[in-house]
Amino acid sequence: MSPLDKYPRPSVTVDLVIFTIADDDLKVLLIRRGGEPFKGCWALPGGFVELGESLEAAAARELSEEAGVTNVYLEQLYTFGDPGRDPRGRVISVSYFALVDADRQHIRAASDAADARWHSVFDTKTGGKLAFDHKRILDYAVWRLRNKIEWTTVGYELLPKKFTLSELQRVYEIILQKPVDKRNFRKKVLAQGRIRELSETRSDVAHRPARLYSFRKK
Amino acid sequence: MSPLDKYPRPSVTVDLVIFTIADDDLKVLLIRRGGEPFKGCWALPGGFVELGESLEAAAARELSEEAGVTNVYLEQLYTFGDPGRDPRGRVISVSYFALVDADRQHIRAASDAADARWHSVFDTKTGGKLAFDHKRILDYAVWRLRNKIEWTTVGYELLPKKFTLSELQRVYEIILQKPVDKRNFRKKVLAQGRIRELSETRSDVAHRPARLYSFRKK
DNA sequence: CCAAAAGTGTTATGCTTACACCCATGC
DNA sequence: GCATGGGTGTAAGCATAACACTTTTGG
Repeated sequence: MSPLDKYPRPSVTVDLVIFTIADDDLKVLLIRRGGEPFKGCWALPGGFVELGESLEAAAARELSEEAGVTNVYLEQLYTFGDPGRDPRGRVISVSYFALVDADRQHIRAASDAADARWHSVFDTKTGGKLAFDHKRILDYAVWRLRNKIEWTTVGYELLPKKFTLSELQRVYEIILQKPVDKRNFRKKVLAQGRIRELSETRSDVAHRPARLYSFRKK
Repeated sequence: MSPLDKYPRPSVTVDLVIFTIADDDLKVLLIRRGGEPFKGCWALPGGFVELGESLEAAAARELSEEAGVTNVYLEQLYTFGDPGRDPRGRVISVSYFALVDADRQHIRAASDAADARWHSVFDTKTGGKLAFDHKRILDYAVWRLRNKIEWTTVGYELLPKKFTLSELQRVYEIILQKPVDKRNFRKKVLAQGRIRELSETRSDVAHRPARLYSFRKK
């Protein structure tokens, strides 16, 4: 008898914290639960890991099913497994966080007609009554995003292919929830050498048109 | 029928990367496997998560059973769950890393008479034939330790309660595998304000005795 | 007095911060 | 010509990095 049969097996799910920037705010995709437990509550999208499917593949599948997006930034966050976190039984959740850029966020609601909506992360009402321990997962994801944006280029993943430096700066301000100095920001970003200046500008505005840039993946 | 019953359940284990400093080297605790698969190979200590036990509690239990230590630094690392990582079936491993200080490392071998030994992390032979995907887990743990030591105080967890600044510096040099400037190091460490100068010194040495310090947890 | 590690300051360099005005466009 | 956001440089402060000699002990 294999030891695999000697031990009780928990259920394993992946839960996703899917961020995007919209309406000048950091949003997270939540789904209203149709059944018990936590019926009617908002929850992070997620689902069971299938046999023969890697954890990352399960996360990507949920991302596609629930948010209708593929090929976005996706990173494992943390694994939550306290007994009692799901009243139905032992469920271990491997959480991921994803960043959806402005180009693709409209493809959402590809979801199975469920009530899926973007919620402001900073709206205290959002966190108030999330299902399970999803508030904790969300808080951790925000913390990680805030740290990571300071020393990596994940911030670019939230923008469309072509963007202005002001738009990029705004992403930082929204996530960090504090103003950023324009000149220092531009200096730092350009010095990094990870964006290419395009010849185009964002026209049709009632002021000087801004230069467009694109991100070069490494 | 609950959805928990509709989906196949994988086995879930915790695997531990237990570091210590000994013989002027960074060591990891490995256990020689007595049974198949990977019989005779070295592997990270670990075991199945029990029902009603949190992941962290499972890790702490394994730490106690396999290394004979309690109450040491313990942090979740990453969850590995590729199908095929265990030939016996679907096994998802939540990995943790632990830091055992020099005071307590001798309590090891409390293990069930199994062949448990400290191996040099930098010895290429160590990684060569680890069981499962444990090489990958170990590599990731080393990467994390190296990063974390630069901006946190985890380094102190590897030292006895009382230590000299030279000993602390040596921990950094061993982990980073590069020399550290003595004066700058002392300046930085003292400026952090996380260690207390003791009145004692490390005597009985054939040179000027070094002042002892202790770490103040926050 | 010799060997061996402990302990100690100063200067140069680069990075981060603070800060204010002119520019290009649409209306 | 006015309102609106786009775009630009410089100086100060701060943290990091480089570097060599004196001190204290045991033998």
